[in-house]
Amino acid sequence: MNEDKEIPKNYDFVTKEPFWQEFWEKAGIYKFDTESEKSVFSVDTPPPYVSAAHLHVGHAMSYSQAEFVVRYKRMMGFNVFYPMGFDDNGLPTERFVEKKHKIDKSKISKKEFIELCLKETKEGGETYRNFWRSLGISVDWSLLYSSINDHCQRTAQRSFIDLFQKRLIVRKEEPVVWCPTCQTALAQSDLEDMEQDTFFNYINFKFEDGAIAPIATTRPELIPACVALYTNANDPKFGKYIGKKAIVPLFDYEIPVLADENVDPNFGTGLMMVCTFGDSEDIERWKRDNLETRIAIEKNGRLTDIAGKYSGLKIKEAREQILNDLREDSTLVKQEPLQNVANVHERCNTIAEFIITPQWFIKVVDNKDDWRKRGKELNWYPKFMKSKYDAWIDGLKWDWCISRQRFYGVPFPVWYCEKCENIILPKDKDLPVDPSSMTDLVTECPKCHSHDIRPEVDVMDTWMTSSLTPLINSYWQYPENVSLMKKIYPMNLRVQAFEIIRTWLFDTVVKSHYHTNSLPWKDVMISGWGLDDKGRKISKSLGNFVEPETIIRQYSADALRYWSAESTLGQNLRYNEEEIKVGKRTVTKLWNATKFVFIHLSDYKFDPNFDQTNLDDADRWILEELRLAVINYHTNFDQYEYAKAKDAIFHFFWDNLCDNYLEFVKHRLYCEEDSIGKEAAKWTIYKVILAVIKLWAPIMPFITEELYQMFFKNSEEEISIHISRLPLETDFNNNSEIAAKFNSILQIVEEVRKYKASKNYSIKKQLAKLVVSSDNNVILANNELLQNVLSIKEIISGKGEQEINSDLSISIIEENAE
RNA sequence: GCGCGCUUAGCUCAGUUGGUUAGAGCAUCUCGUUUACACCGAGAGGGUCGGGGGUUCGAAUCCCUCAGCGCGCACCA
Repeated sequence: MNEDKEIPKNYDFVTKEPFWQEFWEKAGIYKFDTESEKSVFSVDTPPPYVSAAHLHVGHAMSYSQAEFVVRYKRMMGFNVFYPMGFDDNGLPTERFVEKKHKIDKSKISKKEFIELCLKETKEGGETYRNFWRSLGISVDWSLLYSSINDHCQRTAQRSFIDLFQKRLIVRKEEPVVWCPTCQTALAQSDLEDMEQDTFFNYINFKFEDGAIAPIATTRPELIPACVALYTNANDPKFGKYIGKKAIVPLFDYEIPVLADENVDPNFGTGLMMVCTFGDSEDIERWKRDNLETRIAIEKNGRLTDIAGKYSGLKIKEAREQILNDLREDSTLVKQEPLQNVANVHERCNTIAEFIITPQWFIKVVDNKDDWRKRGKELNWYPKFMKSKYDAWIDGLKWDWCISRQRFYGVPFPVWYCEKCENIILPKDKDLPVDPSSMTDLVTECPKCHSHDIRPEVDVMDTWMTSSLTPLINSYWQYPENVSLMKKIYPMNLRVQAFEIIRTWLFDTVVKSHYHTNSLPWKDVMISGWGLDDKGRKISKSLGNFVEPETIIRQYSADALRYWSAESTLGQNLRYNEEEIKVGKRTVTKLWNATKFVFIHLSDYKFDPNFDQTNLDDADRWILEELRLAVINYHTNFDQYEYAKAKDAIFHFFWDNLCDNYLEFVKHRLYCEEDSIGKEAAKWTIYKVILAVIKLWAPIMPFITEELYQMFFKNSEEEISIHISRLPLETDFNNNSEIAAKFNSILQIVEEVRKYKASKNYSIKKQLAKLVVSSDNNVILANNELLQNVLSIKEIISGKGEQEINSDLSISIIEENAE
């Protein structure tokens, strides 16, 4: 330590935390070393949508949890590759900008809109960056990427071209999920379930012979799109009509009555109306039976001309009017209230429709076995999260639609020949391209030499880019960066939360499998969510939003991180301000304990070769307890169980070190004259305190750096605690025998203390503490009770515990009897 | 409907392959503290481990079953 400086009474986190953050960045503590021969630990972290402009404590929690592991690995000697990115393209960003600026997509130019998006993402990026800094997230900022930058666009376009050439991407014109609000095609993974109250409407169609053909539907507005009725061949009432015709009410045209064994005679009326398209059942039959196509819904969610007088109405309006008209001529027989589940677009909660448009798809449905196999190869932490991945694969129905009819995203590197429909791709050296603005790049069809060239104007799904993060980070397909790719890919670890297993995790597995025929990473660590104090999801609309900045200002980033380390891996964590206070107390306690030690160690020079035979039992005991804590700590951190690792160090620090050992060594440290016993105490406490702050460092980086710099910098090698080595089991001798003996003595002393406390004796702190003298004899540090030393010595020498225990109690009672 | 997770002290949660009296933190109450720390120390009270059944010498832990909460997937004419 610096002798000329007084140790301040208190630790001022408000000034110290930003100070150390700046120090780390300036000193490049967290920089990935491309030249190093050390083992690499590479981490794939979620690039958040910058549209989530307001961060809450849940974000702080999940980023901290991942970062505990990163810091742990760094302090285990790995050359850590820990990048950060912003996902600043795609629909989430567009939705955010539209909402914030109240924009109608159809009333703004593409250019203006993109400029607004870029401006917002820049601001959002800054907010995020400041937030991560204040949380002490140890990112290598030189590795920062943003999904709209040239490198990411190039990689996304290379991905497209590679898949296109491998025939894994196809352009198909077929029914696709469509959002009428966002006016774009969607992927299956963009959909969410939403419960809604609706009606099951019983409506009478007619068979061609005039008999009534009752159907039941939740979507009467699709009557003009009706192309067939289906019934079960065994249906006693309607089976006989198979092969006959039926007549659609209001619109008065004929449709076939067809057979389908999947139609349940007992559901609804036993007659099923099939339209273009109400749901995936309709599509299945449309494909299988070559049904007519009657498109009743436009891309904007209004009815088409085919709907006659209802054309131009919105879906809900059309539904009401059609029901009214049916009611009038008694074709609507009854309405049953029904709760059903609709598929809605997760970004805007609009009910999705099926529209036939040409779109780009990545093949995924045909290769389910590959995805399952990859899922098995991956190490899941915790294991049970794999079931969500498997469930998603089982339920995959459609190939991944990657084209979006939007503005702000990575363009498709595609031109079309209007004459021969040839698809024209750019040269790799021209990437990234924007075909709609780079019209001179492709002017002639290489196949038919036509000059009638049309650029693709769609943009890619945002997951098309973010599914490439491991490849973006390792500069896949950059010949000049092959060595980096070799070093960090496949990555060691992916960290993410559970809700994007079906998107980010799955899509990334698909991409790496197709592009590199490997997994993108070896391990995946899935975190839960930070919830509010009542266990609800944190959101603005619920008014339960806790801003991490407020917490950091009040309790310190270390304290907030401490709370984040509470939850078992994969479990949700409720926001708990009391726990944050405990974190802050722990920071203070670390400060005070270390300060106390260094009051006595001001000129101390640690000698690693100190003769350990000079140690007291108490010294050996605390070193043994530390050794056990270290084992426990590593076992858990190696399994990414940061919470259990934290428990190990928490228990050791508060209970063993502060409450006991620091009391035991006091008499030696305060002792005026130098002795080998005093030296042993100094040696032990230096070693223990240094280990303790190192073990805390991954969880609480600021206070531990402060203490390291203040007291250890001169004698330790590394310029920051965060690149120093964590203590290992092998750093300690096995003192288990002496520790066991010592623990049994401790127990007896505890008994005495309990007894006295129960009798309401006024006992001094020191009296209640056990002290071990340098000659390995046990004494109580109170002269009046010195006679008890003999009793305790006898315990060690083999007398029965119970007996001595009661002797002790009795003698104390006598001592203090009034 | 199927799957996964959860249900343990007033609150938030630990309890590894079944093994002595089920733990921690917070909260409550009591006592203590001039000498690192009141952002402290010692102690007490508080639990039939969601209900029921089973396996076992022995179950919070394994099996069956029921219930509640959360999530995922599917169905959704």
